Amino acid sequence: MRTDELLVAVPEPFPFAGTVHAHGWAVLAPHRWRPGEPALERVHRLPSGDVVTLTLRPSTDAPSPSAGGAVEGSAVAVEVRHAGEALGFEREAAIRDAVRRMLRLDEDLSGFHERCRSRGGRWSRVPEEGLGRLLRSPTVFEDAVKTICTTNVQWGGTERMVRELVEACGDPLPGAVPVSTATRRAFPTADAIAATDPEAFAGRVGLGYRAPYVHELATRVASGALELEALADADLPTADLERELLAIRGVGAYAAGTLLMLLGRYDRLAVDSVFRSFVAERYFDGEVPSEEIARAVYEDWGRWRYLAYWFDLLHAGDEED
DNA sequence: TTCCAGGGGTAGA
DNA sequence: TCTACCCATGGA
Repeated sequence: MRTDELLVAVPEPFPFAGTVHAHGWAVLAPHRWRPGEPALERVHRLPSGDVVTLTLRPSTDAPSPSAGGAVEGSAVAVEVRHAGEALGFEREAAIRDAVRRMLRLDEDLSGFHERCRSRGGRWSRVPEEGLGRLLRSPTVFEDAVKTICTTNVQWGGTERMVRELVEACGDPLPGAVPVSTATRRAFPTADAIAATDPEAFAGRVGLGYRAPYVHELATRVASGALELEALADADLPTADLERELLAIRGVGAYAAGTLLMLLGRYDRLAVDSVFRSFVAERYFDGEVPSEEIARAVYEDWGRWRYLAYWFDLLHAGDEED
């Protein structure tokens, strides 16, 4: 086993924990969140098929120009544990691309920060600390599967389902012979899930009625019938993107809103039980308003509605404005 | 034991 | 478009 380290340039200020642990994705397999360091570990499958361990940590070392253009400023250090020879250009580039997507380093949140500044009070914290980036997966497929696993289930159930899915279908880290159930694995590819018999798949993962939805999604992606990854860079109005997401079986209004957020579109909300109870408690004295009235709370945030809701939720305990 | 979760699909109106 | 009913699973 060999260890290499890459530096990936990040905007400044960059709140590592506030980005990586901004929502639950940091604790879903194949991630491990280590708050004490802080560090995010991920078993990661490269396009070459190699399975490696990535450990992301905040770094104050200045990255070289080749690390992403910035000569000065903070960075994220990526420790790569892998088998075999030196990483080489292609594998290193693939890791950099994955980290940039996970941390949304190419997103421009200046408009959101400007809105927070103008609101003042506890909202000022968001631009001051550089908050607003929410961890996502390296692929839209992984985000879509995980989102389906958040529907109609408590968070502990989501953690269990994703863990079982990874254990059942993910490629193992090399070196563990024989491969045991304790072997850590990467997130399954669409090909791996599609290659599993649908009934056997349902039997091996406790996804309940969601199992056929995930299997169908994987089959469509593996066959090329659904080009899910193309949605990441699709130059489409949000409404068109939302329509494409709603066409996925297992994805309804809530899941489409969550996936739009993961795709960097924040003008929609994801109305679920957490949203309803939070808005009721914070703005309506505990009385649950109609969905229309609840949505209206964030209406004037325009293209930043989801982020406004999310950071309202996260910082609800801060001093009042 | 019952209820319901970070809902969604489907049939029938 | 809206409503009622069903859907697996497991934690509370």
